[in-house]
Amino acid sequence: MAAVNLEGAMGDGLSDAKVHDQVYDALADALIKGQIPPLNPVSLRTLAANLGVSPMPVREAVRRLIAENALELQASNKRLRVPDLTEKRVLQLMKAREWVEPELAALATPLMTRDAIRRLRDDDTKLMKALSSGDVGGYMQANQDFHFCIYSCADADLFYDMARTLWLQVGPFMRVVFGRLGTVQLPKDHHQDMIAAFERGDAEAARASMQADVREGMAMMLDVIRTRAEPEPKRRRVR
Amino acid sequence: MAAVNLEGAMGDGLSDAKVHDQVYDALADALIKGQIPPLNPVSLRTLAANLGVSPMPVREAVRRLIAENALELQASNKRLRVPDLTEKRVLQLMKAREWVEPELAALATPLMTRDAIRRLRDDDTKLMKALSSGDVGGYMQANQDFHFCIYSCADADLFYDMARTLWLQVGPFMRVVFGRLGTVQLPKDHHQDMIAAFERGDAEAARASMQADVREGMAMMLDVIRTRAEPEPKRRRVR
DNA sequence: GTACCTATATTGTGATCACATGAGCAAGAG
DNA sequence: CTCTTGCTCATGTGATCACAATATAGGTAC
Repeated sequence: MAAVNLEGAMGDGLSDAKVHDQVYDALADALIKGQIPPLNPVSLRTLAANLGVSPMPVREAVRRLIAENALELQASNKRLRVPDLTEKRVLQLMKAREWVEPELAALATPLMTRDAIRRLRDDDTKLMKALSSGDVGGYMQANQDFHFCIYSCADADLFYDMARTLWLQVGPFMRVVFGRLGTVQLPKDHHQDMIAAFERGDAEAARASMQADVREGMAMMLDVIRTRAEPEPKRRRVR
Repeated sequence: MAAVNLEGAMGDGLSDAKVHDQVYDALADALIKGQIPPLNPVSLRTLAANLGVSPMPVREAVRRLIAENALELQASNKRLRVPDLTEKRVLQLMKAREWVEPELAALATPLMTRDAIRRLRDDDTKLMKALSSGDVGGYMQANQDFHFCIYSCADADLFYDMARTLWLQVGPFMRVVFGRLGTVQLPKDHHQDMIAAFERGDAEAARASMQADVREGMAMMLDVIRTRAEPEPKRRRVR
């Protein structure tokens, strides 16, 4: 139950990539897209069975995700699950994202190719379309593509990894946020401003737009976290 | 050969902590203290033998360290080693440290207990002593204790982990820096200013001192990286 | 001495087994 | 129906084995 559907998530077919890397990519992708809700239990053997591999590479992938705070081991020392977010932690994630991601946008500005900007427009179009049709999955995918297209242009591995790690932690809650608020109340997107800044080569404007974008998104999440019922008030059976 | 000495590094004796955690702590400690030089090869089985455990928990610990960029797998897809630092990467590490660590100092300021400040004074005393006696290991230990005493007071898990990860990447090069410059040319330490700021409860002053401290340390490292010979100019046998 | 080649040893990876521990569920007492 | 008690199953962890790929050592030809 609550079994995560990962079918097709792994790049089947010929590939010299290590199995544990494929497992990691599949899991990370599912987390970033919010396909695995917070507090959702995860089992090594179950995942291994779902992905058609032995538990071994799953262990390594999971160990990596734990190191990135994308998964956690319950204090009771057993049971793997997606971490919950406290208000304190959301505030830290917000601060961190408000630093790295604008930084990445600024670094990317002088390196933006015409082709990359075209891709940004494309992603933003898909985003607006998904938004108006209420397609949460499509929205998240387009938004992720938009942001990481920029970040990959920045040519800054360390910052890129930091951003990815942060998204990994925030991902499972994005779906919760949209479930609470719907896709309608999404913040005024600053993507157009960002694209314009890239075209002008105005790094500081890009930085500012990115910061506003991140801030508003995280503010929504913070609001949801604050106003939600206590996370699991001793819930009984769910039948 | 270049075998890392980890004897006694693992907390022997009774302990319910998982073995792979102990291995991780041992390795992370060795890396942060610069006991394992850059480009030093690391082998799963060798480490396992040195620590008296099976290769299994070592694999998990290493997987974690790879996720933190504290170890790397050579592009040839075999062989584990301590990563080298490029100038570009040092610049990113510097920027990142100049953001998180001052932030942690500012957050810690209102939470600093009298006892913690006393510990800071103690660490700084040890630091000065080690400095005047040319004890590199002692200096690095005292400096680490000083900084992380502050960071642990900040009550900000995410930032704390980020700082630790950054230190993990910088650690192996600190020893190189000291080997090049000696302990004499160490930057004017801003520790006294920081302690004073904590006592006044002046978060912004603490932030500024921390930033200066980090900046000067990383500037030294950057200088060493820039002026060193090419990293491994096709070195032949080492006999 | 130097360059090239072959054989051995060592590496990371994946699978499987064994084990202690805690979760989940069913049955029984009140 | 509620709470307790006991048992069964599933979980994470560690060890060991098997394997393909690579680096390294040793030898040979020049």
